[in-house]
Amino acid sequence: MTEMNTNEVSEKKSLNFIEQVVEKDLSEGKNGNRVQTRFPPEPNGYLHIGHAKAICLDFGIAARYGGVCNLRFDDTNPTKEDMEYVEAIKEDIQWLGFQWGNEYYASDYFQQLWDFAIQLIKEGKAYIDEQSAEDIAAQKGTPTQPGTDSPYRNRPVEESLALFEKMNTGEIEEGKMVLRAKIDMASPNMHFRDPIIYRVVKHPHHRTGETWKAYPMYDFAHGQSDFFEGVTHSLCTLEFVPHRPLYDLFVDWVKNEEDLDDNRPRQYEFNKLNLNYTLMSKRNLLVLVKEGLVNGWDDPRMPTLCGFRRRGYSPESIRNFVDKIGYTTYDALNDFALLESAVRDDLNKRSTRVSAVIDPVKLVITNYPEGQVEAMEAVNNPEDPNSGTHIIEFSRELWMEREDFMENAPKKYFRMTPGQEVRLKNAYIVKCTGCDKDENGNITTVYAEYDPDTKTGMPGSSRKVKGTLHWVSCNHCLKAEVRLYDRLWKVENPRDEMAAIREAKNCDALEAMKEMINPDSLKVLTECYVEKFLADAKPLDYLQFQRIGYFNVDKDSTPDHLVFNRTVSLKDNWSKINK
RNA sequence: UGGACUAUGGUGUAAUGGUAGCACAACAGGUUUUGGUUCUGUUUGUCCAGGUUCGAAUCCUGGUAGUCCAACCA
Repeated sequence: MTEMNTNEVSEKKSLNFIEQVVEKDLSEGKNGNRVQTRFPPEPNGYLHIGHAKAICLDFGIAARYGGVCNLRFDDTNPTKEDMEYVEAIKEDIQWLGFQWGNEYYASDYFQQLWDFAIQLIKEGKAYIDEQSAEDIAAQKGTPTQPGTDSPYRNRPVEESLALFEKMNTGEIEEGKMVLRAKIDMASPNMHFRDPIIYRVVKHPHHRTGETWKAYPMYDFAHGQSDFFEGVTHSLCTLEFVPHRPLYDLFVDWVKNEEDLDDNRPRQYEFNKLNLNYTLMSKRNLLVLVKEGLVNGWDDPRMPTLCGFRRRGYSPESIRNFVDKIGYTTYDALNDFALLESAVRDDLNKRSTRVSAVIDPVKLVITNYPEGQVEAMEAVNNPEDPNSGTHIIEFSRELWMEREDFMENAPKKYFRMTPGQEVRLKNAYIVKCTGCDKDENGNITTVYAEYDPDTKTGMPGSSRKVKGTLHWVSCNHCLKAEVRLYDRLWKVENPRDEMAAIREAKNCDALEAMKEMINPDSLKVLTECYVEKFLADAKPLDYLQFQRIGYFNVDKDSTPDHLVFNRTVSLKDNWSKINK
């Protein structure tokens, strides 16, 4: 067995079932003690967090066992694919923290696959069927009833050969004929009922252009591609379990007789990621984007990797989440709270603490000299002793959060209320003296007096005070826009709910989605104030707005118009008590 | 009147015939210049019925429930 990172192995208490398979294969010397995996996306959309689960496995297995993981684009359907997606997928994989060995394309094998198809025709294992899609479907039978043979099933080899050539020259229209593998129309496995392995597509391919008119189907491309590349463990999700016998059959047919039986790729299936309050399928995400229900693939409410990135999730937090949910063969529905706990856990360690007031009300320190300014020292990250400090200015007029003041407060309210002392973080202990209100009773200004002996660092500051509030100085802050995100869907299981709505109302996906969407999923606050220290913040800087949540700079942000996204709120025990 | 797969606290996941453990969530408390973090404690579980065994979450049989399969998608 190859050497591996023993640290990593000893830290982890148990192996998942894929790792157990790999270790067993290695111990038996299969595939020449080699481990090779692949991540095989179709470039027809952006990667989402479900793909992250597959990526972590494909790359993780290779890394753990000293093998390689290649990137292979499964680009056998030119109508849906685009180079835009190819580039985006590569960027997202690297952002997640992985690097592939080789970059492959299923389209690299079109010639080999074509030659192999011709070989099958010559061996009597494939034939051209000229029936309509409807007829072929009807003859397929149902899961409980066997299919019936196509009238073309036993046509002469020469005929099929000639027609197959025509399928690729453009002489044959789409849908007029297909190449089928001759297997078993009565098989209990529907995929064995003479599966279509080639069809005509007259749409230019994003890499091969107009070279081909006949394209292989997934089942005829995937296993063979794995075999051509030397993949040892072909990992995919559970819905491909019924394809496995076909995968094995085509690999059997394509591999050389003299190859040892264990020198071949094997497919293993794990459970894909389901997250509550999240719609994962690319098809539906595409509808959201195309219909403008969200602002693009990287809308921070999207479950895409670029969406999470823009939202402020770190790649580490996503990897940790994936590690926590594990790999099994049970179709689980994971709790979004676990993802949030993973991102909080990571951002707590790395984020820079800053002050920002997102729902401001003015606070005047009546006994603080007008015109005086003090530079207060603020710790960048209490979790990281090496993170240093930065300066925040204090003065007579400050902004504080509206919810941090109550004129008539309940007993457990530790914030600003007349007669009660609170600490202004990094500054002084102040005692609230009152407030001004407008004609509607809305608070316009809060008043307080400070105790000059309680400045942070002075002996007087050690006095016990229940509440500590954040603030920014009115004359030393920056105006900002803050975008607060909530879950995109109102319902816990949007996939099932959508199916139910569509059936009940006989409507399309878009209409069902509109019914399930959370109208409060985006709240834009335009009158926010942040400390000056944030003037130079950039996207992907991890920030904590103290007492509020984790934030980052949006890509829309400019020096004149700062925009921040809330990644996730801080845990909030007060709101629970408050209920 | 098909086939394949699956079933462990609220959620996810370990235990590979030998003490049902961990994480998240929830709850209670200590610490805290973030009602954050952290620390301590608590509640909650082997789908059902048989069988094999000294011993079953694990093996067998039969139920029940769920997922997937009838695209010229991947």
